[in-house]
Amino acid sequence: MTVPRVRIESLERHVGQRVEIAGWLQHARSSKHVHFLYVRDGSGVVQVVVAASDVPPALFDQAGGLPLETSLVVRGTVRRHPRRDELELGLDELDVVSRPVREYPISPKEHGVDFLMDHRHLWLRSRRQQAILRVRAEIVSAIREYFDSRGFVLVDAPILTPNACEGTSTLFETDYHGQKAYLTQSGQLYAEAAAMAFGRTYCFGPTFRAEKSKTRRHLAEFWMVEPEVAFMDLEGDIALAEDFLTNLVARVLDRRRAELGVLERDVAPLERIRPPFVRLRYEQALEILREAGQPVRFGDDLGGDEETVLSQRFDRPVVVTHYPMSLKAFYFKRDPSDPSRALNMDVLAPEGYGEVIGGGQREDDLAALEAAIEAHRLPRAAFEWYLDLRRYGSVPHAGFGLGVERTVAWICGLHHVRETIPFPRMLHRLAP
RNA sequence: UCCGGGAUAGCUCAGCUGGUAGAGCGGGCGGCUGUUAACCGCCGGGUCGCAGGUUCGAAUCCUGCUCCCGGAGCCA
Repeated sequence: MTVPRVRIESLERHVGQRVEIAGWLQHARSSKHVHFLYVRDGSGVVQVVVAASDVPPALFDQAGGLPLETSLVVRGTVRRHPRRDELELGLDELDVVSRPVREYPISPKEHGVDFLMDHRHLWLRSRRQQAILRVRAEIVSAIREYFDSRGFVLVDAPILTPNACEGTSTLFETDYHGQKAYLTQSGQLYAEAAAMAFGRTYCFGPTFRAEKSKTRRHLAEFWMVEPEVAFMDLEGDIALAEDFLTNLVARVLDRRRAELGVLERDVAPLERIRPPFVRLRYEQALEILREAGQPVRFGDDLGGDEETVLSQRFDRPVVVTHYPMSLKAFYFKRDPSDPSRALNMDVLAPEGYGEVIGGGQREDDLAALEAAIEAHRLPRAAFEWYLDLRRYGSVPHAGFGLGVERTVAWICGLHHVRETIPFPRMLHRLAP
């Protein structure tokens, strides 16, 4: 007799029926006459009850002697828990698929971060990590849908590049058939080329930074989505960022509320996310920081502490604009009304999370861009192709980059970005 | 690279001013209960990060090294 294979998330449709569940033994409790097995199948966890009075003695003993993370197929009848508002399975048949060869390393008790990261490949099985990665998957899906449904064409940038895109960050160097090559730190310059072909584009992929950063907001390998739009100015860029970010948050609230519940994320601050965001010019941001007791001077960049102070001050994201040109990369367009300022914007997520978006309007004037490359002492030859974009039909254009892991950390309410990516790459971690 | 903290049982940790190691959890065995990170009893389990030094004697004090954690800088 065949029994329908059912995922735990859809058990509600099978109450009273006999079904089959395939999964892993997550936890177990035993007594003389009854075993409680907690079976996880990736869609949820269900309590499987094995009663001595209902099954043959051999099956009862087998069910009580299974180690954690045994993979198994169970069959039985779906019924309501006698005391709790949940479903359970009354087992009548059990197939062990594979029994662990030794004790499962992750016990239901406490573990340190380093131990868990060493066992990241197993840690992913835990309820909390599953919740985080489901939110991440939802955000990635929402990003693609947002741009795909608004006429943006996905044009991915290369990961191996011949030179430093911006000339600022430290890059990972690799050997490319005898030639030096670098792992990309940003797809932006390539996205600009794509924008001149398609008008609205975005690239979405991994990026790499070799700086020896060891903070809760840094990874050596992280994912970034970078929209780039022709005939768009800074104002349009900010409006796009506002609408985009609002959309992402709403999507997670709509579809991943249960996961946010697992993470004990207070959703009230997320429900307040809607345009318009708070706008601050660089000097206004400095003023607020000084009032808050931060010793910042004109010309200072805003570091982690400063971002935290600013983003804790408002209940909506903060957009900081018009930084001094000296702080920004060569490709930013200067503000025509004050050429010492860049037409740039950073979006700081609230609740102390800080920068999740950085972008702005690009320099579209050939002579100005040539001068900027020279002023930054960048190798001109490597940028000839980029200069071509200004030689042939240059137009005002703008874009930004959103860091996926920081966004996931913020929306999930996490303290550290390392849990927001399946297998983090950090200063002291290349494995598993 | 800088500042701070750390490395003791499978895991999380205790071990004060030197006298050759303990607890909880996990595991094994037994008991008990429609159990909820269940509970009770018993059991095994350690080159105290590495290398030197001081001392009758070092997990403990000193020096060097390695590795890790938190933060800074840099940035998404």
